[in-house]
Amino acid sequence: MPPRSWKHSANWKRISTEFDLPLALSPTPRGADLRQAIAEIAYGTTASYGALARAIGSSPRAIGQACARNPFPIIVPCHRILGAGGALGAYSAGEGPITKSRLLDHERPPGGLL
DNA sequence: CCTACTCCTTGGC
DNA sequence: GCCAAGGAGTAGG
Repeated sequence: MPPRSWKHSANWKRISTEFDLPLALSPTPRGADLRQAIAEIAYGTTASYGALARAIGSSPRAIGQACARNPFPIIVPCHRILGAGGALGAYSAGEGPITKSRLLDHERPPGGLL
């Protein structure tokens, strides 16, 4: 957990793959579930829209919609969500799919065949 | 390859 | 407050 004051502790963690930030609640109820489900996706791994949809009892379209309208597209790892068959899909933040690809490549463990 | 289904968010009335 | 349209998908023909 982060210390009370971020200002005076740059050394809390050099590298953190988890966030527990007190983000403002999603404007939409489903959005909260979405973010929670997405947050379950571990660093370096990915999930498909369909899988997430099944996880929260929704539909792939809804996932995409909520993600696209996601207020925190980078905090919430929307980039770990791929389409069926590992298709890259789309991305609404940064440079779009390019950013998504970069993020995924960045998180991809070295030597791994993910 | 194109069509239909599904569900959520958003914008207009 | 309700109705209509759009969207980061998926399955079926």
